[in-house]
Amino acid sequence: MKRGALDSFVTLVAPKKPKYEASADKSSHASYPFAIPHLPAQFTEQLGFAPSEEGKPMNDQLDLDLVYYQPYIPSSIASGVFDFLRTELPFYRVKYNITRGSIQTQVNTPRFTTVFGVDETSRFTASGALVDAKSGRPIEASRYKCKPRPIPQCLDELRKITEGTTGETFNFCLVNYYADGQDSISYHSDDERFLGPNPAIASFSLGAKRDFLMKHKPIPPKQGGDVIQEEPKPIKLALGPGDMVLMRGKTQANWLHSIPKRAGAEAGRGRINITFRKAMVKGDGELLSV
DNA sequence: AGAGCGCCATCTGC
DNA sequence: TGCAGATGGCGCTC
Repeated sequence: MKRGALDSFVTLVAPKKPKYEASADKSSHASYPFAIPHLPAQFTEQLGFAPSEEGKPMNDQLDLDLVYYQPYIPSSIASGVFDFLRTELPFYRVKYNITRGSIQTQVNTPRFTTVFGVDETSRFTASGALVDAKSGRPIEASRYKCKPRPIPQCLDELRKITEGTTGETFNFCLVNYYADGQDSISYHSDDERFLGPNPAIASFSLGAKRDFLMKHKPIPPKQGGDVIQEEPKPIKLALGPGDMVLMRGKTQANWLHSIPKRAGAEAGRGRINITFRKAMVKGDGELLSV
């Protein structure tokens, strides 16, 4: 076989993925299992052009208040940022025990997770110590079940840009990795005890396209009346790489969302979901989800 | 809250 | 239009 023919064959079958150039700088903290590289400079530069598309308001249904950026992260770097985060973030599978009757069962959540940030009552000093937000006094270790850890630089770059375009502020970052179509999260709302009323949550998608389903919470029948209020129609957003959905206002209080399992090859590439929120009071840490 | 299962409505390709 | 396999939603149980 001729040299040229082989080259073009290889190129066709295995196109070079946009690789990232690792930064020498890293975020380190006692609560990290290992240092997390800073966002490669090429990505930081390109984030300067975000959002790629203007956000589209979706507020034409009862209690719904979304802004959909399709995409937000420039498509030139979406794949590279996915590879970077999947490789460099300390993901783990949350496991917990439940008791049903007298039977103990271990539940493995069907997704990988990693969490950064701390609620408004606390903050990190420049040297990484956790202190009370008001007094500046050190926080006793017993205050938090899980040791809070600061948002690493690579995610903080995205957080700052997101704050700029949304006008919201965020102090907390939850990242989920759905490794394949079998990974999922069932219907839920984000915890308002932890986030306060009418919380704003910015949710980014990278990697495989996955369906994001939303449905209104059941409307309790009016007491004494026989009028059945009509439920808003369920929503399906096919979230692609770089997309961002801002959920705000009455959305959390009144809508549920999920990422259902999916058959087929597309989901098999894996999807990363980054969410920024503002945590108002200390939370349990493991209750949170997308 | 998740997995596995059965049931069934919908979609898609022929 | 009809059919069959694939897909996905939902309810149930553990």
